[in-house]
Amino acid sequence: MNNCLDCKIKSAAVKTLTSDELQNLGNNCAQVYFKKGDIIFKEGAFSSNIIFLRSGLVKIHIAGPAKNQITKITKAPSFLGIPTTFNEKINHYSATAIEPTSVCFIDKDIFKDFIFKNGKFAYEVIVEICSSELSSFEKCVNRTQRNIHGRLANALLTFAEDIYGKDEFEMPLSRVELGNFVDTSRESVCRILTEFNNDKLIRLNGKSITILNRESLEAIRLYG
DNA sequence: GCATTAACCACAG
DNA sequence: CTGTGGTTAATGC
Repeated sequence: MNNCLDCKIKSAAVKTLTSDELQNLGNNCAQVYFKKGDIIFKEGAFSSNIIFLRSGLVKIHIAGPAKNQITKITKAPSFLGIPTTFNEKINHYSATAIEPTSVCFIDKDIFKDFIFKNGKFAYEVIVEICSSELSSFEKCVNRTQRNIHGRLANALLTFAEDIYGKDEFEMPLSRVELGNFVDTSRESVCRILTEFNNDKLIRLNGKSITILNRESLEAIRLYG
């Protein structure tokens, strides 16, 4: 069993729990490590857990009519699978680690119990779901109204700013995955990436990307 | 019409 | 898996 009482990586929701509740949580969760590429849960499979992403990076993806699509990239700390576990018997999407990742599997019933009995806990869960829904609205607009250059520039800036917090990072996605993420073909991703590189907007070296000209990328994100 | 854009295909590292 | 070049269909001017 886990010792959740002394865990340093608590979600905002879990921070509201009492010692008794934390004890209870520890008795009903399990900590697991995943390597890059490991599937954390799979679309179509039976689901009975809420998953807390303690550290690492995860892609959420859905099998569409034509191909697999990456819906979002989720960084720690956050809950995975709330929409797919609550009131659903099977997962409606998959989650795969794209970096070494540590998660806690939490029994769905205990999670529900906290929601019923602890209003602050429920509130923090709602806050997280709200911000997630907002970002999915934004992604919807981005996808529809930006051209490919804009979408890719947006993705690169998102990785640099929101995910890694620095201008130099290793792109955890392959070109194909990047295409699935920004809704384009892998060829276009390759082309535009080398274009950005040639124009000195980024330095590209395989998977390693450095943002060189943030202003221009931001302009491209806005105007394509 | 003509130009542009981006997907699809094919082939080579 | 990546990078490129050629071709093609759709769209805008």
